[in-house]
Amino acid sequence: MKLQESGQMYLETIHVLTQRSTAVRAIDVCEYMGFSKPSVSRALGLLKKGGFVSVDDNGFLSLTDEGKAVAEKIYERHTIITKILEYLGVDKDTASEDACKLEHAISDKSFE
Amino acid sequence: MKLQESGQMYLETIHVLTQRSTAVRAIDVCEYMGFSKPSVSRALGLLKKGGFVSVDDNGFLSLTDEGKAVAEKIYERHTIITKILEYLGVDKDTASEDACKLEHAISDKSFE
DNA sequence: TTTTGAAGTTAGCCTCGGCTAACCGAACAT
DNA sequence: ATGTTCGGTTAGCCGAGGCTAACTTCAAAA
Repeated sequence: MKLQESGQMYLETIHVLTQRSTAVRAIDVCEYMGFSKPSVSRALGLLKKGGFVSVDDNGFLSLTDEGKAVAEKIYERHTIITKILEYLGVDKDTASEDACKLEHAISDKSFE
Repeated sequence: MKLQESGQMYLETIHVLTQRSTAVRAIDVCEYMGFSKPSVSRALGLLKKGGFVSVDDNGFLSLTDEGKAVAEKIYERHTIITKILEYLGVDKDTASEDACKLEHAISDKSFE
């Protein structure tokens, strides 16, 4: 199963939320991303089927090893690109916003 | 009419092709971008309706002032981002490929 | 016990932007 | 005069990824 940009965003979000609180539910993802419950429900269903996310009996989300690998990779790109842009004089908000788009577009080679 | 990323790509392509030959037709855009005739036909129709492109009686394409402004802006981003990546040690092909995606994602502020 | 509210799912709609199949019209060749 | 070929358009399909409306479930409150 090939991940689209949106799938990467969901994984990154779960990763971030997991660092902030012990239990992450679908509804938390909704609030964080600003998407509706059905949108998140479907997306999580696909990620679950793809083996990136697992859900326990209480509806708590966790990333599989594969999911975690993707999320960490994207998150690393995000923080580093943000720092680079800030270093170049871009304000914090714009830097983070742009990083969010660039993190998906840049190839492994260029990121190095 | 708000331009999507794909619209920007079409404008950039017409801009590039215009610099290479005197007359650019829809079919040339098809070949350059690797899209089918109907896809290009519809996209050009939208760009025409949006006032970015005009077509003369012979089917030759040209950019309006507004279209040219967009195309040149994107093209400038493309060439500069490519150069930056190459300067950083990325090979030419990857640099150009990545620039193609980054050019749409980056904000005006960060580009500065 | 009954009701209410929160979380999640199902069904189905919409836009974007590709695609194929099939058609139209003009130009050129036989 | 009759193909054939080339450029373009029309009609309609498909996947991705948002959305709303409406349901289910379950737990906590009245």
